[in-house]
Amino acid sequence: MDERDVRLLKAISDLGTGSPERLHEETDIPVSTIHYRLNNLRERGVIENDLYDLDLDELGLGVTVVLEVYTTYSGSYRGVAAELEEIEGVTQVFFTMGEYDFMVVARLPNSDAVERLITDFEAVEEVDRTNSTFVTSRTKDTPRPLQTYSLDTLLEELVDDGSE
Amino acid sequence: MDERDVRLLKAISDLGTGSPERLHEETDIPVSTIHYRLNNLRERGVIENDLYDLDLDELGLGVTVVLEVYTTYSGSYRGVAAELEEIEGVTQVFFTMGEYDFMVVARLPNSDAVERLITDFEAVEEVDRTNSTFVTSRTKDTPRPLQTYSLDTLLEELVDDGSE
DNA sequence: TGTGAAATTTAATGCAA
DNA sequence: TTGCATTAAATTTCACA
Repeated sequence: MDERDVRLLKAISDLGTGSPERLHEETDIPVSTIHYRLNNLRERGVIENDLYDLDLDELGLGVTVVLEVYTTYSGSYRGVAAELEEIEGVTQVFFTMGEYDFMVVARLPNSDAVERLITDFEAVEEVDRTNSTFVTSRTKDTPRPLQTYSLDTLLEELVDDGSE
Repeated sequence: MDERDVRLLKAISDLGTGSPERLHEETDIPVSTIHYRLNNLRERGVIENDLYDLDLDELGLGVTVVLEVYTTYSGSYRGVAAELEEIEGVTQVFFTMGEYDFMVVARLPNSDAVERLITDFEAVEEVDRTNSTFVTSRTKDTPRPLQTYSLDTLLEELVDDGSE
């Protein structure tokens, strides 16, 4: 994984496209080389499919941490949420009405980064306390929810017939 | 959202490709119609970008539940994990060494489905107890971890120089 | 390894029915 | 919605740096 690979993958994420032409505009890497690089990344297993899903372990973001965040905010939770979202590595911020206020998932390069992450969280004014859990193994971690359903269930649940 | 839309989106998830030709083979929907449908889905905001990321609310899987799962298993946790992964709606299963054994995220069509989900969990032999938290708002929920990092941080963390 | 140019295959669009 | 013709993009190949 060198600088060009990283720039390329970052561009795909930011632009939300795999178009070689667009990626060229963004990164200045020649179209021909973009093909060459993406093929290598695919062979190495960093890119998983045509949809550019990434293998976090191969990529170098294989460390996952789950945090329960306890806060004190006045008015709306949106402001706190916005601050939590900005912290590097945070991929999911769920506001709940349960025991804690937010459930956060972060993707990190290594264990050292966990410390930095906690510090970033504690630095947010409204955050009272965080309870972090280190993920030993991401047994399942798919960005494609439809995969987890059978076609029959999906047809039943998602198709709008007159019943609702 | 009719049956064809659902079949199409399901095929994209299962095949891991957006290739009209491949989708046609899988669904028997004419290539021309696949274009037509995908454009509509994009306009309606169900599909978010060229990478076919989905808007869960538009799609009809906007209900998210987080479960802490307490288990008693003999030997490896892999067996239990495999069972949890099979439950419909489950997108993430994290094994931890924390207070609970597994942290699970599920995507559901509506509140009714939550009840079914809990039942499915309790039905797993090794599961002692589950603590489920209903997500009020998915403030952030991205399948693209690189977006959350600045390019500088990524270059620092992901590029293999001689330092490790 | 990386890149450009040409050749080939695929995908996207426009339009008629 | 679909087929067909047209246009545009993406992919592969290959020579050469």
